[in-house]
Amino acid sequence: MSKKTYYITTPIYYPSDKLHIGHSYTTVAADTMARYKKLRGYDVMFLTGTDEHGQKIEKKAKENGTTPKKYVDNIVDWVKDLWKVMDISYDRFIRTTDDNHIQTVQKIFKTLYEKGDIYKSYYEGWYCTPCESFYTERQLKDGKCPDCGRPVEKVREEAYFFKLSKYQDKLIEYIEKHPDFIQPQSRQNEMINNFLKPGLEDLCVSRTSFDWGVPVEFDKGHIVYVWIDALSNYISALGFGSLDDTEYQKYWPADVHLMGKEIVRFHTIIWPAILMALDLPLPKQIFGHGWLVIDGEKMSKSKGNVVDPKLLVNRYGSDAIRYFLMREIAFGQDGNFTNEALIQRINSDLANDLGNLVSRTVAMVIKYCDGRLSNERARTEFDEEIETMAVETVKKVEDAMEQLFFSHALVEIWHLVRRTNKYIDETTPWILAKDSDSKDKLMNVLYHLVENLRIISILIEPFMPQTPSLMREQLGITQSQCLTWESTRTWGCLKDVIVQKGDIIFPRIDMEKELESLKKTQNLGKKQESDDIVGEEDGLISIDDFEKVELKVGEVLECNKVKGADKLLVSKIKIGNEIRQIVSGIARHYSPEQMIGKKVIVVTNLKPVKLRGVLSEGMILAASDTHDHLVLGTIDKDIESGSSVK
RNA sequence: CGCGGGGUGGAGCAGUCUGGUAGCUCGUCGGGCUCAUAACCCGAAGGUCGGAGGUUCAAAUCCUUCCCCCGCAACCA
Repeated sequence: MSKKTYYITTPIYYPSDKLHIGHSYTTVAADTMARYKKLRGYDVMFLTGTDEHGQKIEKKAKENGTTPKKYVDNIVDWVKDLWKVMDISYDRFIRTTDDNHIQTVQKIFKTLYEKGDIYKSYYEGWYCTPCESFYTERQLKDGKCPDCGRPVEKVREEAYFFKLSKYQDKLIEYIEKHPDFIQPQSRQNEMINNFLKPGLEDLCVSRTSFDWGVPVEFDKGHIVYVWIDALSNYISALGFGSLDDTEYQKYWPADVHLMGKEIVRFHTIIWPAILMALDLPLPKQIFGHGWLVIDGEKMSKSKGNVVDPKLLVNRYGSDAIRYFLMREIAFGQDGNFTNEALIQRINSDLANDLGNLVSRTVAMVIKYCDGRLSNERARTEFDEEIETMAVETVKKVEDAMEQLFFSHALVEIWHLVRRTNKYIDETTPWILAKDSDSKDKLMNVLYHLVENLRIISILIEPFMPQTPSLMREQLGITQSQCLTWESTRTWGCLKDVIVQKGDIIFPRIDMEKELESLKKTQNLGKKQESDDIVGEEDGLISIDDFEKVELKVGEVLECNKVKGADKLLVSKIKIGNEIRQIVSGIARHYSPEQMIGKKVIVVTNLKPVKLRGVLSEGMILAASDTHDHLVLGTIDKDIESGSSVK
């Protein structure tokens, strides 16, 4: 009998730059699931890769004075290294520059053309010459280039189109008949209401404006555009359309395509439509998870708040990062990523609860019975509860995993960890150890600890690939039949145990020091609360009240608009030998360029706040009247920055 | 009225589909223990589940309406 198969994918990432923690998030989730299914005995195919074509990469390569291929080769090496350090156990890594992928794409394109689902027409859009970029009507900002703000010109080029509109009704019908197809449910509503019901337009699937891509076989000069090129990776990676398509036959349709919510649309509309046009089965599920939000705001390069996963892995180890990502955020929803939360999780869940449980267990076995548990065991009144709980936890984890509720699974496992810690307090082994009459009870208690830890080590394996073996080494768990998922169902699998003291698995982290040093390396603002100051009374203050306000001269070094806020500017201000970031509501009166180099008066002891999500560590003084005039408060003659103002 | 997500004790979140004692982690306060990584265990305080209506024996959960925050609007997970 052949094993049941499980095919899971991440999107193929665009290697125009290094990847960030968000990419890691998707990939860790997929890896966790893949590992889980492997552990459950499935024949798993876990695919990830890179989407390497397109204008942006062509441009980036040019800027770097290299060829697109060399450029992406370089990034792809970096990406593969990232997955290595994060213990991503992908079975295949597809690159859209792979020969077999290119051939498959050409074949698919041609097939669709021959079937009449792709036809030649004209693409109309807007072109920004300095940026060398095309934009659609909707992308334009006030009719101008969204990137540089300069005027754009209308262009018309020959292009191939895919008859997306033809599949509209079939798609709606399919989605409605398969309620599990799009997960979570909320995304399904969005797709239907927002895109399918209003009507689909045919999709432009070729370009002539750049060369870096898969050429249309029968019409040189046309390059296959991203949709068909990138999406078909899910089947080209399995050899679809090649001489040997046994893997395609074996694994397709995919069990789940995993991705961030922003590309759910392409996977639930365009990709299924392409598959329908090819008469191929659709993937069983598209799961769109939420985003990692950094200190409350969306991660993006322009905000400069992208988190580098390698840095984190170097500092804390991949298991800790993987644990955090899977535990902290409810899969499917957006979740906050903060350094505090990360360290908090590491300290309380990994160090205090799990790591410490291992430590104290090992220490007791060594101290009370020379590291060896005998088989003479007498039960206690507390045993049954934790035995039952361990076995029940397995079931709960399985349920959660089936729904990709990773955080729920971990919550259940940690309930068991905590319960096991509690068991120690209930049974008080240190007291049992004092009386030789209770030796058998002691053995039994210690055995319960080791056995529960054995089960825990198996349950966490999909999430944390390294920790289980560290635990088992110390606990002396070697029997392979006690390391399978099935072995968690029967409590008491373990026979002989010889423990040995090892290194601390998860050392505690000093939160304050760590944040300080992280801040330096990551350049991330600390999370601050924004409390409103309650003002009151008759308006008169004493000299003491005035003394509370610390005013200093500062020099504006850098100044930028705050994205998404039309009144705010964010400035880097030098005050003495300190540099602070301050947000001010002066954007309608001063341009960032005007601000640079100005000496201004700054309130330096204001409680930091976040304005529009941007940290502001002070306030720039300005005068304003009731007619919407505003001028900066400044100094009469030049004086050193950092001078105090009274 | 573009679309979607969110608003639950001090913080972060689960629970909402399938109404029925408001749950988890952290923090705070008090206590216990000494095997352990100043860790672990117990107890307590703290919420009119954004506001207002409605349905129901019963609403965080269903319906109506309003307010606030965030994201998206043809490829940055």
